[in-house]
Amino acid sequence: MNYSKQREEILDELKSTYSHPTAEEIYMAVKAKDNSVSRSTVYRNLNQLVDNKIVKRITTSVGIDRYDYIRDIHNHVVCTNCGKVFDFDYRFNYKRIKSEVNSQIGVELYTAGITFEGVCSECKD
Amino acid sequence: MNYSKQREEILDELKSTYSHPTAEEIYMAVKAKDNSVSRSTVYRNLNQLVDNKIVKRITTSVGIDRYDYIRDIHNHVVCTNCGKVFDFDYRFNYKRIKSEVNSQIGVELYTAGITFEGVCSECKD
DNA sequence: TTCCATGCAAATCGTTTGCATAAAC
DNA sequence: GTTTATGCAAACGATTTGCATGGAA
Repeated sequence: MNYSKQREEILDELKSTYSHPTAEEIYMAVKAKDNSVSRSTVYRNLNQLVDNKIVKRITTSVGIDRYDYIRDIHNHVVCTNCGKVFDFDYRFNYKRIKSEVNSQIGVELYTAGITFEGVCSECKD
Repeated sequence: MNYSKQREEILDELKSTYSHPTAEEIYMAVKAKDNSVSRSTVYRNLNQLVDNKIVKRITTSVGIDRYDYIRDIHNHVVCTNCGKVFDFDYRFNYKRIKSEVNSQIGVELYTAGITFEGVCSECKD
């Protein structure tokens, strides 16, 4: 995978944070350093990074995708109210889950963690 | 929760299938029986049914939400290519996961199953 | 010079919303 | 009779795309 100047900037931004930023947040952060970058470049590169399993896309039911640089396998909890994403450690037997999914429905599981949904403490009434 | 004629039709449609239909598919099915129903009524009612935990929204990274009438707790696998949703049985210790999430990050987990992502056999190259 | 990435603006499309009417209780 | 839901059409907003230009090998 070749790296243009912009793709490096986008990936660097993702590597520098643990905050699961949205595409817009990444765009703003990159633009602060390289004012000429465009939104479509950010979206295009995010798609490629996700396709290449360098970055994980976290699709939230709030409607805005978030992105996470893949360092190690961990799980996510999405707040269905505000859309924030939290990290969550738990030892799932991924190997067994993968083989179960494969034998039950013939799907090749892609697993860089499991995503849960709930309501975070700030949004709890 | 009160039920208008249209809400009954929408819920009946969801109760009659195991195919995790999209809002558009539900709209078409209901329209076949009640030609005057509108798309916005379908969307509005789906939102209410989800808020009341009668129906589960399955948000897919393909961009179109799917809906599932909640009968019993089970898990889902979404094909990241075609967006289809498959059922998947596995005994997770939901109770323990819930209390772990709560103590680790203070989030009240809503769990009517876990959603995984992968590539289904039809989409595998 | 061939190929792929960029920036811009316009298009896409699933979903939401404002408003006047109609149904529900 | 008052509340709540409906249908329609217009608006929304995150993401994608077409196209001409620019950069890399």
